[in-house]
Amino acid sequence: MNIGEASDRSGLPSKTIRYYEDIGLIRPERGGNGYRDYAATDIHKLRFLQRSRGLGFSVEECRQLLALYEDKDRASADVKDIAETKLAEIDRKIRELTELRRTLEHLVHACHGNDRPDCPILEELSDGS
Amino acid sequence: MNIGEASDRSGLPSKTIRYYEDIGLIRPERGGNGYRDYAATDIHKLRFLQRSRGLGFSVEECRQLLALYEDKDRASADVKDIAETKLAEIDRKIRELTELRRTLEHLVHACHGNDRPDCPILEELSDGS
DNA sequence: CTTGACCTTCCAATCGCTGGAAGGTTGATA
DNA sequence: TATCAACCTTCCAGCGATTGGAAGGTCAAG
Repeated sequence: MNIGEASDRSGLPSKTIRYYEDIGLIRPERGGNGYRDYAATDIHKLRFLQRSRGLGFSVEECRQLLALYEDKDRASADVKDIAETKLAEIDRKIRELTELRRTLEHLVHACHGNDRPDCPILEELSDGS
Repeated sequence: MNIGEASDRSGLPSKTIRYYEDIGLIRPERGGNGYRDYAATDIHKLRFLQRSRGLGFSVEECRQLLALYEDKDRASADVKDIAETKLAEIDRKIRELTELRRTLEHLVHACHGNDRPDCPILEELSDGS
């Protein structure tokens, strides 16, 4: 499977897929013409990368998460440790985002959104009340 | 007021404050010694930037908000639009994050966490759970 | 056999800072 | 008065994670 189809199936731009190869996240086969040739497992990995990157994990974190797929010799306890650490990070991110959401929604709610110049959003941004 | 104090009062690093000047967000006076000299209104703007960046607005969005903030004739609807777009983005992120959390927690639960290499996390992830 | 849609590599730019070098200014102390 | 640390200045470089574009090779259809 060429990079274009891998892109379609994973939801990642070709550019990004090549970049992930540059930094050693995935290593597709090469055909006789030099084209990259993606297997089904590569697509799985790309999709996982797409999702976890979209959720704010750094590429280095994704590399660890990807190790969950790839490292068959790891003790399951080690895998569990990594997964639990990631889980705690996800929880923290959800909490932070939820807090952010609450603040913003409060601001949006307080604002009439009309033609008049007085705006509670700007007022709060400026004085931090 | 020198940049150090401006930094203390705004909560932004000096480096960042200089950067904001580079990209035209603020234009402090200069003293005879070449030092930047921040007025009270500058501090106000810096704090405004600090808060809105902290709420996840991009620098360009902050530029817009700041312009609206300075424009006495603005309509509050303009500000509300920006904030609502941001709110939708945050909602999307929270949804996605919650989904990944669910997946990862399921995997962590299924894993025995012992010394053996067989791990339900690896198995399930390779199926494209 | 030509077109156009693919694919390749490589180098440069983006965003929002952050670090560091090299040097000037200020204010307190020996 | 000299010195010293703690400021300040500019400039240049780099980060992470892409993204854009140039210059060129390959492939399938008409």
